[in-house]
Amino acid sequence: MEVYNTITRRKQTFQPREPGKVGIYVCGPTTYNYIHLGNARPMVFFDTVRRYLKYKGYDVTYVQNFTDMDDKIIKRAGEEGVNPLELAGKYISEYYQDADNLNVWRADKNPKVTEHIPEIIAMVDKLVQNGSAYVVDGDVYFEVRKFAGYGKLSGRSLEDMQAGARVDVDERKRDPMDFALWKSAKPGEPSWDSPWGQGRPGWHIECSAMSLKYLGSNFDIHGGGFDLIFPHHENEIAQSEAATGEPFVRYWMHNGFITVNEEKMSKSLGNFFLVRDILAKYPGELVRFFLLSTHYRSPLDFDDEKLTAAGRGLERIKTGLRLLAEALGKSQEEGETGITAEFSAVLDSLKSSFEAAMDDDFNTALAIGVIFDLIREVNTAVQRLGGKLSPADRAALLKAKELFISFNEVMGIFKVDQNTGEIILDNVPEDGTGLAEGLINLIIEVRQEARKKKDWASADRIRDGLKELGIILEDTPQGVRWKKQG
RNA sequence: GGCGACAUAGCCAAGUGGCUAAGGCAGAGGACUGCAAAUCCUCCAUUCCCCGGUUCAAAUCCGGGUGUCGCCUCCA
Repeated sequence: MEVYNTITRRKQTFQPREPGKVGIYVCGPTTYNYIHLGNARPMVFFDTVRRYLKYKGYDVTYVQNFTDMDDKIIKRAGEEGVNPLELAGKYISEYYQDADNLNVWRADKNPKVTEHIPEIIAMVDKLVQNGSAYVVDGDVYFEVRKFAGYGKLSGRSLEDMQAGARVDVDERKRDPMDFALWKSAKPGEPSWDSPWGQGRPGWHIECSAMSLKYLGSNFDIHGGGFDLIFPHHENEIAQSEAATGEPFVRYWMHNGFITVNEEKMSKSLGNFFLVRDILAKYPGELVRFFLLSTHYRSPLDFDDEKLTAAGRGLERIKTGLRLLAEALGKSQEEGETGITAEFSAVLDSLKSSFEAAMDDDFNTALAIGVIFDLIREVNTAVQRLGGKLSPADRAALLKAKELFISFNEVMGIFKVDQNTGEIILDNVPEDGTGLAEGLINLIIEVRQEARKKKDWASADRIRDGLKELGIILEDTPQGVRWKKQG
């Protein structure tokens, strides 16, 4: 398996620290609001990485933090007149709701800054003790000049950065690029006791302290958005390696940005989308499918038309699965098999193609292409079946179904019933009583009687009327099939 | 100013030296159908932003140009 490593700028063969085990740390959101679309890409992508590693048989430990204490949270809490911790807590639970809708599996650990203050203080203290950091008026700064490798992730030298530095020069810092490990508290801000007085952690230190706590030095994969390469991850490397004296991370992975109308999403441009708002209009599975349909390192432009086009593609997959389920529901008859002998071999080659795609730096776009190939094979096979299903046909279709389920276990583009392992196609209106389903079946019966009498006007009127209500009818040689739209 | 990414059909998007440039959406024709829908089949880039170069061979490598985007400041 090949993984593109940001720090070496090339694909490398993936070799975990310990055979068979993988530790992943992904930088999670700062919980001062509902998550936005830009948060969703790393969530979905790294969830897919995790799922694929599990598919490959690795024992994966997946850690994603919540930044539940920082300037933005304090500011927002002040505006709303609530306690910052309460605000963060609220948006953490809202995060889970969105993540669940995107079929993002729960992390093994979701460490929070506020629950790791002792670890953070210990790490800062270590850096002060070993001369990597210095204390000024209750603030603690990391001294970048003391870390020889500073800039190795982002590929820039300190000299380059000085030239273009736009940061305010704080005269107390020994170098403009020195960054805060610990910030002294201003009046009224949340703070904790420390050897340097009341204060709170700087932004970068939390991820170092928490990833090292749960995964140890030299852990396998550290992920996040491109924008985190500098300064966040650069600083993480500096402070972590200065503290432990060991390599911090084996593979750095960064996802590309989401743009809207070809521009970076930002509040000032008015093209800022919250996941919550998108999920009100589109299913989470579609958003996930859309996010995975482009390679993770490429930029991805979002708009309604693109999402709608993706939705038609996803619908095609769903239709294939419905046809497959329907075919498997047929009673078995002896006789000649309708499915060709090569079918099973084709399935095997699709499985190989899927794995080859994912092995090549998690090429989800290519893997989705394989899923479409599988669906076409299934549709063709089902069509050849006619009305019959021999035991051999059944075995062949079951193999196709199992293959799809295993692909979906990686991609997560359909919800799965936790008890049965079946894909949930969700095409039947649910009202809890079965009334809707019963009424629809009754109407269809009436329409069938009209069709027998060649009363096409009535039949078409019923079909059109149901369509307006979101029920799609399809007449087939084997009878009428219906589904909920979308 | 410094650093970097990208440019493939109407749209989205794989592909980084060599068979017919994946796949999806849209579109055209055909099979099926009372008509639709769904599905299947066929077609839809002699060509990969432009100009040079390397090579037996380049969308893929090199140089130059043009364009778009991003990071350098909180940001996924």
